[in-house]
Amino acid sequence: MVRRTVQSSSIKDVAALAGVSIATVSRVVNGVANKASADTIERVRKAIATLDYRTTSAGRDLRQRTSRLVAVLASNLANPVMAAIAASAEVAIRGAGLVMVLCDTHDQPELQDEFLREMLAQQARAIVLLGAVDSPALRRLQDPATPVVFVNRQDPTGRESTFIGIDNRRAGEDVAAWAMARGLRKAALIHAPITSSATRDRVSGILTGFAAAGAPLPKSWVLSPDAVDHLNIGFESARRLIGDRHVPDLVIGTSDLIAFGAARAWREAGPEVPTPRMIGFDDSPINEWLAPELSSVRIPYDAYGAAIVEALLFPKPTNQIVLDHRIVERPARLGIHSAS
Amino acid sequence: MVRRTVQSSSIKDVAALAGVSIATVSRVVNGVANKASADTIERVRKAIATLDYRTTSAGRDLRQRTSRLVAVLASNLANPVMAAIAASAEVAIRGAGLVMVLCDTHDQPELQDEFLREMLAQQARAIVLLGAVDSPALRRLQDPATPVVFVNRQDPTGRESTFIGIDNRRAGEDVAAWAMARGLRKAALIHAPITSSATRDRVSGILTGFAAAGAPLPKSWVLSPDAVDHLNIGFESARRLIGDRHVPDLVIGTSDLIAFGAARAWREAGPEVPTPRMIGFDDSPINEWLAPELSSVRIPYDAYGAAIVEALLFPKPTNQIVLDHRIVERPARLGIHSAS
DNA sequence: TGCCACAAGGAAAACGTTTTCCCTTGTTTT
DNA sequence: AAAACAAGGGAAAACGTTTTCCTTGTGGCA
Repeated sequence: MVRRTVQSSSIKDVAALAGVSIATVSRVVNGVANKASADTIERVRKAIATLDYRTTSAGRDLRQRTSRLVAVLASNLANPVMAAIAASAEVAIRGAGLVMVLCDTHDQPELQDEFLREMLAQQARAIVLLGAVDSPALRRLQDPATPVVFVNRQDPTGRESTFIGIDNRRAGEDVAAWAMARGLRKAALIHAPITSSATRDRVSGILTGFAAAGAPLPKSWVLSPDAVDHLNIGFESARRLIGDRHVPDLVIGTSDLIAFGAARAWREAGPEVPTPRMIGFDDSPINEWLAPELSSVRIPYDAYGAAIVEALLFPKPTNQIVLDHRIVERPARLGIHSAS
Repeated sequence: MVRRTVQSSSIKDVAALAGVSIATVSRVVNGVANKASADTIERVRKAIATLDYRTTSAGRDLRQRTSRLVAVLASNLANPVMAAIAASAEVAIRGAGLVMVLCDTHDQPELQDEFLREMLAQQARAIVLLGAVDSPALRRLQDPATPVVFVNRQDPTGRESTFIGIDNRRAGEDVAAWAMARGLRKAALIHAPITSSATRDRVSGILTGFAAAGAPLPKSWVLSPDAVDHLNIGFESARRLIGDRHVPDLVIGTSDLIAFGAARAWREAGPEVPTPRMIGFDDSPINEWLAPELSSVRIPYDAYGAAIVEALLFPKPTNQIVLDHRIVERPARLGIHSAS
């Protein structure tokens, strides 16, 4: 076996160097009041600096029966918006003196369960589900000592859990209103499988909104094919729409990825096939750079981190944090719908 | 304080239920041979299942003086390629029975140091630097007990460390050869600040390659403006190129993000300004969907995870794992360079 | 003077593991 | 028949903290 030559220093070393007990060192480190004189604090501080001491988490965790780990279980890290939210969460979690552990569940219940169990064994301080899916371990999870926060999608087990996200139904209605205001009355909708509250609410809001405006979507223009991912859902749906006799003047995707996929289909169909306007959800950070013709419902991903930490540190019985969304409009391509 | 009502079970409970000592339970859990009869193993297994027992990491970590955490320090998670590599690493790390902790250093030495110190305190099993930057704590890091792997960028402290990535210099030369083969002899280069080995080698390979082919890049066409990020480096550089009297027939970005930014500048310049062909590095997973005109040097991000774990579990003295790259060619936009 | 409150700090227990010694009981080898 | 060995398993130490007691000294106050 490898012999450890560089042994990082422990609280004992600090205590010895400062000439105090380990209890005092611990108290100085943790800022316990009225337990050490200014002089002692100074000596301990110096010893810590000299030895480059840092509290070993295993010891602390064992004694306190909790760790500084916050588990973030994301449903799909390949989605730039998920990555952006994760990045935002990481900054906020770190700001609270905690450490983020990131996992990708790939929307699979088994993987989510495996992670949940592992994080419970790690005595994670809290669990953040960034797009949860229903699963056995999630249902068993009811220990009040480890707070759970659901982001984007509501708790799929139906319990009243803490939630952070936008009002998806309203966002759907807003898309309909936005379309009406622009005279886009012949809309097609491409959506992901309705397994999450987010998709369900978005679809519901969109359909309701268009119907209420007297422009209900035809059944054949509401598409949700089975496909490996959102990109391909969008791509395959668009291929069907392109083959259709009638042409929509707006294509709505319930995620930007779906819209990306649809855009590709029209691009590959060539310039002789007119491209409809498109709108997606999330407004991925790259849209601004790479998708100049895709409008999108922007979710404030930068604000998620703070909201998550807020919800974790100050848990409330029924906590529904609704963040604001807004539609970011990007123009249609010149020369197709507009006159140049 | 909150009273913990649901106390997860410990090894003692399992031992009691199975009628054995905790030592035996531990040995069964860890599969120590010749230390328990088949019958005993069976009883312990059953007790574990009944109590839904899982080893508490804090106890194990304390005793073994190491944790199951692998720290991955990424320089910029907003880059889809980083996210893809992180996702790949996560799968591989989990496959090795370890847990990934992901941090975003934003290329800042202070943040990297903070993370390094925190991860050392967590007794991380290993540290993966996904784009390292030089920093004091990194230089102090020489404990052979925690392996360090440098991904994409070589160890900036100049030591001979384990490295995983492509041969960037060769990739640069390949780009030059590719351009020559297509008659693209008037190339401009936009690159990030030369703070990493990756950028340095790419730039060096490109310049050498073009010079060797008798088509050296003019000084004014090698751009590297100060900007907040790669996207803006590309954007600002392209603005300058657009203002120039001469027009390059190829623009090379040392990252896809740079190319994205440049593409935006030409797009916003309008159709009357001819857009040059472009090539970037990394071949972000979204290119296929969103950047149909951007060629790119593809790095095999899916292969990184396995390589990282391999390097961590079987450390070798001088370990340079060179992965293969290849140029993914995407066509020029119809009607601009080609006849339609 | 006596009493109390409080600051300062030490000793020791406890947290949940793993692992090193031990011991016992067969079984095989000499 | 003795010696050697293997299998099976328990007792207890050790890992690095935090925190509960406990002790001591000192100043304030009746």
